[in-house]
Amino acid sequence: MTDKKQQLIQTALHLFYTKGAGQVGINEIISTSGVAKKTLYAYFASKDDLILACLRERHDVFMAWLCDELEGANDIKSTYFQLFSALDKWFNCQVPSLAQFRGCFFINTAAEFQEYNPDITAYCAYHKNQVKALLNRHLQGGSQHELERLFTLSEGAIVSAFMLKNSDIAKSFLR
Amino acid sequence: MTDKKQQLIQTALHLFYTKGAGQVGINEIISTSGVAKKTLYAYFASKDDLILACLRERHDVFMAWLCDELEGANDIKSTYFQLFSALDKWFNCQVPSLAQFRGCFFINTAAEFQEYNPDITAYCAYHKNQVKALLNRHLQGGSQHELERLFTLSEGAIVSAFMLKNSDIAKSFLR
DNA sequence: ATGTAGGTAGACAGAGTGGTCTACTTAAGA
DNA sequence: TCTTAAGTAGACCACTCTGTCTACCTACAT
Repeated sequence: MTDKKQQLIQTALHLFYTKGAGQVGINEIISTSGVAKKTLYAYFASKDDLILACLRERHDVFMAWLCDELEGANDIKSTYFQLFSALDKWFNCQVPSLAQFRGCFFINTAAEFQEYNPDITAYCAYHKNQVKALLNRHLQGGSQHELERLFTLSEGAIVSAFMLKNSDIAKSFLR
Repeated sequence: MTDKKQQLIQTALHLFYTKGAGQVGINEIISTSGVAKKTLYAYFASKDDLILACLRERHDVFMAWLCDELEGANDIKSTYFQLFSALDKWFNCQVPSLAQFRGCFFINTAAEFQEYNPDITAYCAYHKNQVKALLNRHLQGGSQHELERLFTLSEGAIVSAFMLKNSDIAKSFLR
């Protein structure tokens, strides 16, 4: 992975996440990153291709963080507690690696692209399934119902925190 | 409210909801509705103004439907049951007035516009607060915690149903 | 009969888009 | 020293977008 390629992904991810992928043009990514347009198109076939790379990057960072936060959780109670403690930190911008909280990058991006680019929405769905699978691994022997409930509640918390600018919503599930 | 104005709102709402507001141009709304561009700009100051009118229209329709579905619910149990029964119908496209399920129009639109137009995101937040207030009226004397939980779970269900194309998710909360 | 309100059709301006291409620069290895 | 790879700057193309404007067309009330 070249220096310039990573530089582009980092810059683009930051801009896409904070403004929405549709609101950010190639030229803005160019000028912000200080990388030439030709170089961008040497590494990425198209803007959509760059968006996909950003989704993958975000997925890796997010999963690494969440894995870490859930470490040691091995039943419904501890998983529930550690999950919402983690979300609370995220919502309150105490996780540098996730950048300033702007909702879920995957939900936001999927909402923007809908049917327009199936690869993008498919990757967003993949991400959510991976999160769900991770939770499942911690709910050792828990019921499918418990998993569904925990996952759905966390999705709702992310959306609510973003839309209602209620960064303390995760706290209300910690008691 | 003129005939043409309503016609524009209905057409635009349909296109915005199914494709995403950013993916739909004025010209598409014009040609689909059969109304002249000049007429559109006689009723709406801008595209954003039209989007706001669509959000208001959707809000009215959605709230009328939800009010109806929750009628008679007067405690946590009945509200919970009636809410997820309603969501299940919505997800499975059994509610003609809400059109084919495409996630929450307000979440999707807020995700697209983020900080770009504060009026739009503010209206999306307003909608969610109205839904929350409606739920609260049915949880007579219920705790704040119960309300938060119910609302958050329903938000999560809407997002999951859309992203994971899992239209039966609401059913898993009905047992 | 004529003026007016409300409409249509569509050309047009101005800005912005993604993406391509040429010409130039730099650094390193043979 | 010469070649090659990687990068820069930015002009440029073809296209799309919102929004404006002119010219024309009814229907109807005075």
